[in-house]
Amino acid sequence: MEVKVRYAPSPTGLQHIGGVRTALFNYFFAKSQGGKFILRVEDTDQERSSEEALQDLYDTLDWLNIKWDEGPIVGGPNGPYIQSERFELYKKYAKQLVASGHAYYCYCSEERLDEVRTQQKAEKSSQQGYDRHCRNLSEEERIEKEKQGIKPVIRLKVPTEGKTTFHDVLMGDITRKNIDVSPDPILLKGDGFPTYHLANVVDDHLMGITHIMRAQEWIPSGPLHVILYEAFGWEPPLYCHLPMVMGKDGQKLSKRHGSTSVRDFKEKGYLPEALMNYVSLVGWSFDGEREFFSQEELEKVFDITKINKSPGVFDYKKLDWFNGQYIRLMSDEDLEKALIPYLEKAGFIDKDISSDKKKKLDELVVCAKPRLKVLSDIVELAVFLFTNPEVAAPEMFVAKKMDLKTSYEALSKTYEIMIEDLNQGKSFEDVESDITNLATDMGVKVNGVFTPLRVALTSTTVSLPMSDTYKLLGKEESFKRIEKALEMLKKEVE
RNA sequence: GGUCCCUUCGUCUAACGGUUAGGACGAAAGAUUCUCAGUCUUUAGAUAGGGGUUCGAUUCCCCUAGGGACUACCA
Repeated sequence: MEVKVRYAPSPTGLQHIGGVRTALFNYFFAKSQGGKFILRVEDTDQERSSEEALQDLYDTLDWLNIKWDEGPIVGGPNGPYIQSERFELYKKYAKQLVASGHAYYCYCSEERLDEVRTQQKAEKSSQQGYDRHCRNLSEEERIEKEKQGIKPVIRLKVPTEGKTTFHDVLMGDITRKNIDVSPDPILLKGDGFPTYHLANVVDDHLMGITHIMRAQEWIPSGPLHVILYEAFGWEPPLYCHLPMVMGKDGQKLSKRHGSTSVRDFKEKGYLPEALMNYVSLVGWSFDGEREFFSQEELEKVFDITKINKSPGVFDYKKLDWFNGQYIRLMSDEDLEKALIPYLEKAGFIDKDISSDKKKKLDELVVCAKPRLKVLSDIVELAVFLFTNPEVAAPEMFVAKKMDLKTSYEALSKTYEIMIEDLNQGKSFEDVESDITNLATDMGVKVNGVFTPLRVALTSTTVSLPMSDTYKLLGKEESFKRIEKALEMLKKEVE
């Protein structure tokens, strides 16, 4: 039997890490089994679904290079794949269940439902949820309600006795007493749209889904879905509930913990390959040793039985590390291309880059490559090159065990050395060793002479190595900055 | 409150019932005769607790504790 799985998000917000992890696991499982991966849009909540969220779903999967075999845009034999376009279908199936005695019309107002709920809560009743008020309405009562013009919902008649078991690939059998299953949940809402329960069962069946891989938060409704399958007389698919993705505090990952939307990660400059690789490792591992996998490899090597049962914390630091590794693997050309949008956004470069600037850029990329965790790091690293900010305070020139006077002295002597050496046609490497000697001569730490130079050239205490900085800036600009710095220091010393 | 699920270093995880309990991130230390990174080397760091079963439990069973999810005309 061909494996057929689906990712079925509801477009009610930006795609987040948890969702994408589910998508990835489904996708990898399908690929590894030579099966099909289906995308289905569950937009049955008309209030919360949005066009923007739908677009974000497409953008996200596109960015990650996840292609679906059937679904919106590409179509397929079981379409449409957007639930709002299947509107009539659910109505038909809901009514079928009413006709077969597995479901019933309910006329309860939301107000009454609220009342029931608050009362149950107040009494700490063991019975929480709908009180099945309309379950046994007589035909006369029903007609009376209809006459009043109340638009009913359709509820599933959940058995009040017995128990229901479903099988989970990872968890084994999970059994729940029927009395503990959600009491008669709504299948078809007042607006004629189905709830998740009805829509997903109907569609999974119609679309021939063989395995349902979804987050563990769905475990409690597993038995409910099986009851639905049985009511229809259908065979339920295999379940595989994926461990949750948590934040550092052990709670379900949310915005509190940092970025969670894939769009955010993209904008900060995470590479899709890195994100995919890392995300595939939360809740799954290959052998505990190997961690680097390309998409193609994951499509081959992914093994559903190696998925973990316990929830995993999303480690932003490890993602950073992965991303840095992937950046270092990029060619200089590719990296430069990836970096340009960030430099443009910062206002450092324009759309058309002069050949002069292009050369600078080429150099910059080489220097920056080992230092980047995310692409947007380039801005801070390059700010000295494209702007010339004021030094915030003269004290910045002063390294440990130095003072303003010695720092001034160090910088002016450094400047003299630079002028002389460079006039003699020496390389900057030679200049560096002479500066190092200067430190010895002055009886100070090497850092004591490099710090004033660093601050003079970059206005910051953290920067690229001085040789790179000098080469990037060029002789003229470098000298200009040193002179400016000397002026500032001189005032302080006098 | 009720139901269900989970439990190996701080984090992600590996370990046919037999290993000095392994790896990675993070942390700490050192090296790379300039900062920050990067790279390399090293160190610390875990089987939640208690009972069984067994010659032998991280591994199987039970209890306790802790954590989580669900409990909508949201998915």
